[in-house]
This record gives sequence, structure tokens and C-alpha cells, in this order.
Amino acid sequence: MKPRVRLLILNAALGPLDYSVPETLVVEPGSVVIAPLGPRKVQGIVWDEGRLPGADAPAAKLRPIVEVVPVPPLAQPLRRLIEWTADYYCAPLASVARMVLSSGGAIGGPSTTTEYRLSGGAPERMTAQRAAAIEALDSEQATIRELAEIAGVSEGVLRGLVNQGVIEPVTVAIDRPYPPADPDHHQPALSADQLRVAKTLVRAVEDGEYAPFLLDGVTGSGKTETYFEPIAQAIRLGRQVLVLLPEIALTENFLTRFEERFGAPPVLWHSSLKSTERRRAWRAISEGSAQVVVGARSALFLPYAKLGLIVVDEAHEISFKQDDGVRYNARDVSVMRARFEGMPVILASATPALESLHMATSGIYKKLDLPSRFGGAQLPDIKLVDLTVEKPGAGRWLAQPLVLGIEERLARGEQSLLFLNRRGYAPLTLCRTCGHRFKCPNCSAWLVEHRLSSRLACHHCGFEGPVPHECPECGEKDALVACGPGVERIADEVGELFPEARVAIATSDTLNSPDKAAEFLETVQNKAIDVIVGTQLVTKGFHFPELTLVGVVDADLGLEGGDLRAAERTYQQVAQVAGRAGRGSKPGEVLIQTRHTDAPVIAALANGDRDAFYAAETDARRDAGAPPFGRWASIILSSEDDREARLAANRLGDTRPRADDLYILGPAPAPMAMLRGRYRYRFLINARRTANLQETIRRWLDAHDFPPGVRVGVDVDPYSFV
DNA sequence: ATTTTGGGCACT
DNA sequence: GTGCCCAAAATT
Repeated sequence: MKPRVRLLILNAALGPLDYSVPETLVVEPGSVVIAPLGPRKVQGIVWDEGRLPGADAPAAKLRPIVEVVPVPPLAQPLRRLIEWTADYYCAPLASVARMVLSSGGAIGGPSTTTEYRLSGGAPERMTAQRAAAIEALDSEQATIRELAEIAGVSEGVLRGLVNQGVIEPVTVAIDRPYPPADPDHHQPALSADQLRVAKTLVRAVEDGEYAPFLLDGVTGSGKTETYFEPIAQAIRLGRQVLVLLPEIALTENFLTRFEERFGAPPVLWHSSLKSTERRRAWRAISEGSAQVVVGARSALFLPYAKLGLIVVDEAHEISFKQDDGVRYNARDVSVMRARFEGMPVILASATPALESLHMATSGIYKKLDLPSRFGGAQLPDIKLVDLTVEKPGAGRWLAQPLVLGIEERLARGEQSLLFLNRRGYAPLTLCRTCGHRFKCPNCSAWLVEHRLSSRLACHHCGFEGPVPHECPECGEKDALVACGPGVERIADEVGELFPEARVAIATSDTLNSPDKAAEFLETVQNKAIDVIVGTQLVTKGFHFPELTLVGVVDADLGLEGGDLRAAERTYQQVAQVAGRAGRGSKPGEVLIQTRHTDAPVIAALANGDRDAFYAAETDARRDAGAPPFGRWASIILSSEDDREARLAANRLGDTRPRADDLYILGPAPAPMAMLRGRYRYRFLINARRTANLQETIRRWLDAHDFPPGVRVGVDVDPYSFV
């Protein structure tokens, strides 16, 4: 009798299935296998007996597993993490498991791969496409498919160039080792505070037990150098470390410091890794040779062979919340992973999320403080600019005090940073003659004008088109007006006020690759830039000693819209961007433009009174039953057909569960009533901490059959309420 | 998700 | 009876 195993099939629509194991194969829980499914073959993971639901299949139906994939079986703590994540976020187990094996080609396969790069030669006949490809592929090396993606030409064009020898193949070994990090490469001098905190963390690594820490340090206090010490200890003990960063595009500064400290770069993991690099990293991580992995949130689910420490830097950042696919919060899942694995986890932030702070004050997380700036640098002086008094002229957004501040910095050869969390030139374009507004055809959103690329773009679905010269509604020529400011418009304004100033725009549009980010950093550090205009991208991680003025162009922007976390987010963004000022020997100044000088958040920012802000916010959350005192979840039903979505939502609403410890709002059109061509209806659930939120949602949804065109998305602990 | 099955219906 | 389309069922 061949043994029977239950497989988690890596397909979200399929439940677990039973298979037999031929005598020639050896499997254990966690083994990654290939199994037959009808005429196809699918990937599956052997799961622990009795932990996946469903009746046993009759023995006659069992088919044998085809092969065992030659990768280390997923360890038990990771299997428990997959179960927990699927359960907590109401997501299919298979979707979560797929994030573990996300690497696609990482599994098995050959030990070398072929990549291509320019050889330096020229083609016999030059065409526009070929010229574009050669221009775009300078210093790139990747597979043909990836190069075609980068260059924006078809693979055929590149194969033609390969035949002519303009592009040459290079054989790359996938498993070549990463340079080793040396824990004792360069020991920096730490302050007494840093040493005290580092010692606690180092001991936690040595103990090798679950221990969550909230590392709470003001901007510029040297959190990174402090948590480098437990990282060094983990390396000494032969354990792996995972460092999660919110924006992998902006890790340049982190990488520099890491290399100074450890003499080698860490292993990077992010969504835009080339396939060869991805496979190399995945393999090194799963067999344990990758010592320190620095990654975006997706690095959290990788199968580390001997993880010993997790660090979540800038742990308050909302980008740790994944907002499509499995909607998990990497900050919270990190803590669970540390718990299942039995190891310390460090949440580091200058402006912790209220939830994290609450865990610390409840004694669940241990709080470690770095109260002062490193090297004696002073926290910047913060002043409010009341826009109801200091009114910028029509079509202007910088009030007099801010203009004077920039002028002073220019005169002294120092740098200024203007923060406005809005990409593009203007958030709305309309026709002066007929009032026509440019709207995305797929979403309930305005098209944003981008002058740098001369396009109108939707920031939600990727739709974009040229800026027309005449109004599509009334045909009037040159009657389009830009409404409101974006960073590009602010940069224009600075250019008009100070024609001699060198202005740089820092957004995800302009710094869309690690190379460009590095180039930007270098330009600023070399003082070739006087004024930076940037979005939230500039609020964290940057260290510019000559930057002495930070201007917040519109502090009220984030407060509009009534989002649950609006006040907190505003506080965090402004406090973080303010922290960019005066990090060197020169004192910094921060000017915050606002129309609400007496709003609690703004007042707290002006007074530098963090405790007051958190106290007020805590009260507001308690009154609203919001996290951490209660919990929210949202359910969104969407369809390309408005009627179908509305009907499905109404039908679901008819069977809403009734309970004392939670209440359900909706269905109502979602704030973003149409997104990517789908009409959306939303339920909001507010639950007390005692309620079994997920179980209620699951039971409610499981009792329903939805039409094939209707998608149901559950978001537990949502950050985005659109 | 993908494939197979089977019912209803037009056509030979 | 046969072929074809589409929806429903099965996939272990």
C-alpha cells in the first residue's frame, strides 16, 4: 500500500487534493512536488496530515506524485506562517504559498543561464528600432525577454541584433556565491544610547527566542547603525537576517552604510529583480548561504534556511501593506514569522504606527528608545505658515516666508527641500470654455497632467494619453487649464522665482530605478542641486548635510478625504520630511504651509509635541472603535457590469450576519466607484477586538455563490479605504 | 485555472 | 444520429 499525502495545490481556485507517493520517491511535509491534475501537471506542497480541510478521496482515485522538486522542503514554521496568513487575511492558502515559491524559475532547473548584452559592435543596417534598443540597453545584461521589455522593442528586433553580433550571449552561473558579509569589518563608534539598545538586541539574537522590539528613535538618531549590531551577531552565529525596507528603489543610502559596516553588499530581493538574479537569490536564501537579505515586503515569505533575526525599518510605512493579491501587512506578518520561527523582530521607526506603540505600552512589544540625534545634531526648528494670512498669488503655491527661506539658503549655498505628495504638474485639467474635465475612462479619477512626459495619466490604472490641444467636448483650442499643484508645477514656480537655482524633482517618475536614485543622491551630495521638490519618496532615508530648509507645501492635503489614518499619516510624513533638515552641523528649519493652524496634528507638529499627538489620536481611535481598540475589514464586490456588481452586493447584504460585537456598513458604491474598468461596491465591517472577524466573514461569503464576472476582495485591517 | 462532461438545439 | 455551443462539474 502506497502512502497517501494531502497536497496544497498552488492554484487559488483548487482545494487540497490527495495523492499517492510511489516507492521511488521520498516526501515529507513541506516537500515541493509536481503532481498530475487531469491531463496537466501542477506544483503542490506536501502538507501536514490533518491540517488541510476536506474529505479523504477514495483510494481508487489517487494518482501518484510525478516528481519531487529538488529544493529544501518548506520548514514547519513557514508552513504555520502560510496557514496563519491565509486565515488572518481571508486569502486562499494557495495564493499565500505562491509567494513563497514566487520565484517561478527559481525552482530546480539548470545551474547556468544565458543572458545577453551589447558587444559594442554596430549593425550592418541601422533602423529606428535597432537604434532605440542599442541606446536603451547600454550597460544592461539580462535575458532577451527582459531586454525587450527594458528597450521597449520586440524580441525579434533583439534576436536580429544577436545574429549580427551586436548583442552577445553571456553564460551566467546561477549559484555563484554572494560575497560574504564580515560582522567585524568596520566597527563604528556608537553613542551611549546606541550601545545600550544594541546590547539588548544582540542578547536577544543570542537567546534565539521570540522577542518583538519597537525601536523608537527620532530621525537622525542612528537607528540603522544600532540594529547593525544584532545583525552582526546573527552573522557571527551563522544565522540569516531579513531586513525589510519600504521602498526598495531608495535603498541606495542603506546599501552604502551596510557595505561600510560589513564590507560587502547584502542580498537584494525586490519585484524588479531580473529572473537570473531572482533565482540566484532564492536558491541562496533557501539553502542558507544568503546571510543578510534586504528586501521589499515580498522577501518576508521566502524560505530562509536558518533565519535568526527580522528587522522592519521605517515600520510605520503604509507601503508595507500590500493592496492587491493577498492583502497582508508585512509589518504584522513579520512579527508572526518571528513568533513561529522563535527569534527577535525589530520594528524601527521615528514615528511608529499607533498600533505598534499600543503594543509597546501594553507590554507585548519591548520598547527601546533612541531619544537624541547622533553626533549632537539638533532637531530642526519648526514653524507654521498660515496660508489664510500669507496668501500666495493666483497660480502660486509658495507663500512669502517659504520663498524668503529658499532665497536665504540660495544665498548661503545651502539646500532646500519642498515636499508635496502629488506627482505630476496638476491633479486636474479642465476646459476654460465648457468646463470639461479630463477623466480616466477606466476609473473614477481625474487624469493628472505630467509635463515632463507631456502626458495625461491616471494614477490608478496606468491609462495615459497625450495632452490634447483642443477640448474633446467643445473643440475649443488652447482652452485647457491646469488646476492645483503637483511637484512639477512647484518646480516651475521655483524656477520662475529663482532662475539661477538648480532644481530637481524627486518622485517615482524621475527616480524609477536604483541607478537613477543613486545618480540623484550623488548630484545632491555634490551640491549640484539647490532645491529638491519631491513626493513622499523624499521623506525617508535621505541624509544630506547641506540641507537646512524643508518646506511642506500643503500639510492639509493628507487630511482631506476622511481616511481613518489621515491624521496619523500626515503626522508621520511631515515629521519624517522635517527630519531631513539639519542633519549635519548646520541647524535646520522647517516651514509647514497650512490653512488649519489649530488642527491637533498641525499644532503637535509645530510644537514638536509627539506625545500630545499620540494621546489625541489614541482618544480619537478609541471613540471610533478603530485600531488598536477595534478592527476594520472591507469587502469589495466588483464587476465590469455595474448592475451585476450592484445586484451581487445587494444579495450579499440581505444575508449580513448580525452580532453584538461587530456591525456592517453597506453595500454602497466604493469611494473609487470604478477602478480599472470595474464597478465596485463596498461593505465596511467594524468589529470589537473580541469578535471573530475572519470567521464571520468566511461564513458569510462561503454561503454565497457569486456570478462568474463578480470578484470578491476581502481586506482585513485595510489601510486604503477607496 | 483548466479540462471534461452533458444538456439543449439545429441540422442532416 | 451528429455536431456544436455553452454552462456546470470535476480535477485527488
